[in-house]
Amino acid sequence: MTDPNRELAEHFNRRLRDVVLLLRRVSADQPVTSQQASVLGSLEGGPRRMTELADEQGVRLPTMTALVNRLERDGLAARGRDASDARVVTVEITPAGAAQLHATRERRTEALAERIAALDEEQRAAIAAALPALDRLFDPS
Amino acid sequence: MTDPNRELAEHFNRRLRDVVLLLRRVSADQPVTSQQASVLGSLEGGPRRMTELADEQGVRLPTMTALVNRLERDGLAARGRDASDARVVTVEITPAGAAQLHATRERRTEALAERIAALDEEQRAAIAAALPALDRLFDPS
DNA sequence: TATTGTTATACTCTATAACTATA
DNA sequence: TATAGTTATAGAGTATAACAATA
Repeated sequence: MTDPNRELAEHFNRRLRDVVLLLRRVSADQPVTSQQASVLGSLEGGPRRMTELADEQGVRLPTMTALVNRLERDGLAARGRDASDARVVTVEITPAGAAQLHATRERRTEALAERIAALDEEQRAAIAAALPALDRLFDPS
Repeated sequence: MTDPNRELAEHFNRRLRDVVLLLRRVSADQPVTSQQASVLGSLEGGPRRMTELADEQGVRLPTMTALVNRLERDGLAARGRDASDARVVTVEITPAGAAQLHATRERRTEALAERIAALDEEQRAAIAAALPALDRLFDPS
């Protein structure tokens, strides 16, 4: 007897591959990489420490150092210092970074909306109905 | 008035970010990168030409040359020649490559199945009901 | 001439190991 | 000693430009 959860997982897994390929095509000509856009997304809610950023992005600290170096070089983010602990480096998004994040997000949303518009009403409703479950399924915790 | 397709797209877009981060965490300790696994997936149905592989993966030809070089070096794929056109290079998966693909896929499916099992029945049903729509939404064409 | 693929080169993303500075 | 971060180094993934071989 087959585990229905497993079958669901297998089907979903196959679909995820197409999602990744689609996102790559959509983001190919953007001036920031998808990783840079993701870090900018983490900075959207306010300044973050290097350690927090690395944890959120699932990368090591030296990787985040390099990522923030490039964001800073390109004027998209800026380093700061924590008043209460001299070891801590904070990072915040610049206006240029926020503008770029918005543009990148807009581009991806456009591409998705276009594809959603090509579905029939029933399919759109099915996706809308599944979103709360997807929120929980991919909740980072 | 807000476009409902756009709102759906925005919501979905936010969720995709979490998906990407989850996949990274799950694949972090695998012996092949997610890109290598994706190329192996393209080879699963039989030999492919370099050009086909590059198109399917959304990368340029020189990038695919490098990817296949590494797969060949690691014994996961093998180059061949086309009988009717001497310019064409074919690539096929090796038994070791197929085994690795299976292991990587298994790992990701496990992680997904675990999370799906943590949902309630209603949420699982909502995701199952949305899968045909997702198939069409992300159909690469 | 056009197509198929590789080589040369450079940049981003990533990790581990070693280091500095502060707590 | 432990924590926060950077530097050094190496390898994967990516692109463009230039090249070789074949059609």
